Amino acid sequence: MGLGSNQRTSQRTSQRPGGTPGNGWTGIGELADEFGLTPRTIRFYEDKGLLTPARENNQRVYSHRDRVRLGLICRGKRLGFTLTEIKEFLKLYEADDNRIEQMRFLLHHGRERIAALESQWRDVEETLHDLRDLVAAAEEYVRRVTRP
Amino acid sequence: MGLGSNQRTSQRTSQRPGGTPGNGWTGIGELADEFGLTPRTIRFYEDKGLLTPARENNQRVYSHRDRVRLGLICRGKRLGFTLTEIKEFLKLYEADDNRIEQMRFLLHHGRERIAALESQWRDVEETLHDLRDLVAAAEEYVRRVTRP
DNA sequence: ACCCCAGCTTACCTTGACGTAAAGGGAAGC
DNA sequence: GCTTCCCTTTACGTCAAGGTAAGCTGGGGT
Ligand SMILES: [Zn+2]
Ligand SMILES: [Zn+2]
Ligand SMILES: [Zn+2]
Ligand SMILES: [Zn+2]
Repeated sequence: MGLGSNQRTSQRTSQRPGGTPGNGWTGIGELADEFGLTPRTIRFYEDKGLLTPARENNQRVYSHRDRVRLGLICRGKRLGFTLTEIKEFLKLYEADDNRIEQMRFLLHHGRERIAALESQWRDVEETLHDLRDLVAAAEEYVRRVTRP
Repeated sequence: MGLGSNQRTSQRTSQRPGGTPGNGWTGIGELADEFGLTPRTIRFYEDKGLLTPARENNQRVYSHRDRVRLGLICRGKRLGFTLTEIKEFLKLYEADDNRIEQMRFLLHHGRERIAALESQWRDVEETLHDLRDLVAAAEEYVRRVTRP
């Protein structure tokens, strides 16, 4: 729905996807390059149930939809969500009519994450302060000792 | 040198250290309480070579020196150093005449750490921004949908 | 005598996100 | 026909900082 049904009855005889882009699907290597990931990572996401690409001759074949999902995964990771959380989010993303649930989920875990980050922010601030003091003291010491 | 030689010929017949404080040494439980750690953690630090307490009747006995070291460990951890780095630092701390080396080490890794924290700071800032935008949008969406 | 508590050692488990190796298959290019 | 490249699967290893469990010891109190 809205993403277009996968019209790829593949005139391609080739085993290796990835050579001819623009068909709406992709091989794992190409996808990895595109997102700056390793193929291993993408397989790992599949293991964890975040992706379910089709197979063609036992090779993974990624549709446009899969690529969108991978984009969401990457964004989730950039925002510091765990793969488990991302998986739940994607589950909601499955059905288009679950937008509200999706948004609620986003709200809940987003706020959660914001709180954690704000706490982390304060931690980093304090640690930086202490560390700067410490390094300044060390600088002072070294200066005093090396130039008597 | 400078920390006082361990004058604890122990009139105590007791096997269990920790009962009588003020002798300059301590049992593991007492020490754990004092620093807010578990005994397991302290043994772990010993495993990693950060502490080398004496034994008395097969029980760990912590001198004043050990307690100082543990204090340094905790501070290092608060500042986000890894145990390996802390261990190196403590190695320099061993010899009193290595103060300068110690300070240089502190300078080097301190600056390293500061740079990492500053980067982390920016990351957190950006993530917070994006996340707030995202949550705001979700709020907006939910508002629009639930109140038609 | 018995139980409880604290400590000891050794060894495996945990969490997250992959890396690495092994062993093989199919296709493309020379 | 050979090499090279990419792909597949399964399985085990990694890192940090401990947690948890098992099985033993030894003292104190009742
Ligand atoms: Zn959450
Ligand atoms: Zn200050
Ligand atoms: Zn360092
Ligand atoms: Zn913005």
